[in-house]
Amino acid sequence: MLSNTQDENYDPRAYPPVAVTVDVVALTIREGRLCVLLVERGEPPFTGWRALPGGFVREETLDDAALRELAEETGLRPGEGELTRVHLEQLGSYGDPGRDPRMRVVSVAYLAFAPSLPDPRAGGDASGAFWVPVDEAGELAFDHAAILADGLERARSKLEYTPLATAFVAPEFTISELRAVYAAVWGEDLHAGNFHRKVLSVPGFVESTGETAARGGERGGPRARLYRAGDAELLHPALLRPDRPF
Amino acid sequence: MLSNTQDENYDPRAYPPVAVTVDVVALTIREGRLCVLLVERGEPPFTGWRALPGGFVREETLDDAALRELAEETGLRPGEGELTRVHLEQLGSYGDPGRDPRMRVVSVAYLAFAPSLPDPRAGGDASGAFWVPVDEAGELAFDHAAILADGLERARSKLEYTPLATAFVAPEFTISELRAVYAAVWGEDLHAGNFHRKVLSVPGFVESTGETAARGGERGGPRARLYRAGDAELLHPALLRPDRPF
DNA sequence: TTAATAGTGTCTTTCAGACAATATTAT
DNA sequence: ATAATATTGTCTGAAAGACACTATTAA
Repeated sequence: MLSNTQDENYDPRAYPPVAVTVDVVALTIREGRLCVLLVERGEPPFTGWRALPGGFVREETLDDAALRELAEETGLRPGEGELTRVHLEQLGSYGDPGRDPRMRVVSVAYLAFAPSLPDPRAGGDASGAFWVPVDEAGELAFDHAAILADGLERARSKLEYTPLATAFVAPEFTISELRAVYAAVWGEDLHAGNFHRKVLSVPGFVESTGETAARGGERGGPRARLYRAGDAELLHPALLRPDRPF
Repeated sequence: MLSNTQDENYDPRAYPPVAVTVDVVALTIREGRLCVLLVERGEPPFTGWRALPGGFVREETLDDAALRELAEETGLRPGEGELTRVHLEQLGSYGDPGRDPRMRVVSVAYLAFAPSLPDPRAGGDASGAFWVPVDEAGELAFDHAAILADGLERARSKLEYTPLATAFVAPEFTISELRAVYAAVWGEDLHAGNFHRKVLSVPGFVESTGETAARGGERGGPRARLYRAGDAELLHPALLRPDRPF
């Protein structure tokens, strides 16, 4: 059996060529629905299919590659404007032989949480990207449906123990807006009163601005207080999803 | 700005060559201490340094590559004997330019939880692998110290909400042995009485064998009951670490 | 006999969730 | 006026953690 020490002797170039790409599961909330950024492929394989935005890694870190791909597809510039508020984290790598019929491709998937971004089509650039409600994503090219499913589960889980829900809303927000994020991502409504008290009771989750929303809700109600994201990186105690089957 | 759709037109072979490796953070518990499997490098770069076991990916899935590397270094065969009880999960990918001075290398790191395995040296194979207590790992080649740190944090976190601690002990175990796993991984003792009641109260964490250990503890005490791993995949409620600073 | 360990009982505090009540605002 | 919403209050049950106690066994 070949030991690792000997294995390292091999010239890497002697191995079959491998390509490394990044694919991004970019999530946002539009009109109360959780949406993912997709592109329509114009080239084989999977011509005409929808796919996650992504591309080959260049002379850059993997994180930078993901941010670059996201910027290209949204038409925004990395590090500018709304994109500075995007949260990016690595989701996992997908490298089954045959997942790309052209050659061996290992894809490093990223998960992005974004506040409501402008429609990519509006940018004037002929980008083929668009936001689609996650439950209408349908079949995707390559193994992207599995990557999307993993990203959704990660997002749902992260809302439980991190304050990342604040990445989906404007810099100043009401508790109700925050609750709408949880409802959209988890796919179920939460009790308004208990949610309110819970959010305020977790240290560092939100901090008051002292201000009040300009007007009440669409269909009535008092004007809500405004909050900013706090400085906590973890929610303690966590905000667990309502009972799932165990 | 180049859109993704056009980007896909490029011939992948036109990009600078990239190699893909797997590196494994294999953890076990020996004599009450959490240990990691390391190798001593015999080739440049980092000749003589300790490193995580790993190697280039072949015509196989990433998971299979990790299992193969682990089998090679431990001298065991994948899918046989104790290795069948090893839990393997993907940890993340590391691909900063320059992390390997030879060329661009993207490494997919895996985390392995193993019951106490035989010493690799005892296998007769001239493997350079050995178990080292994690707090004595010291400096490692490449960015492996960072990978190890990420693996340790993942392991500590996973003990909270999954029954993976059972992967570190024999198929039949006592509650005290399970508590020793938590103590070794978390680095702090747990209250015996509360831990005992907690483990038994979580549905599906452990199930009784009806048997009793052959003898009591080393320094006295009654003979403990024996348990098997249950069928739960998640612990609910979770077994959280004692208060950390928030 | 002595000390260590397994397992159980009890109490306090915290927290999740159900439910109710009140005040404020759009229509 | 009416209905919807924000916010707070109260209650119940689950669960964590501190502490104490008994029974059993190795040395």
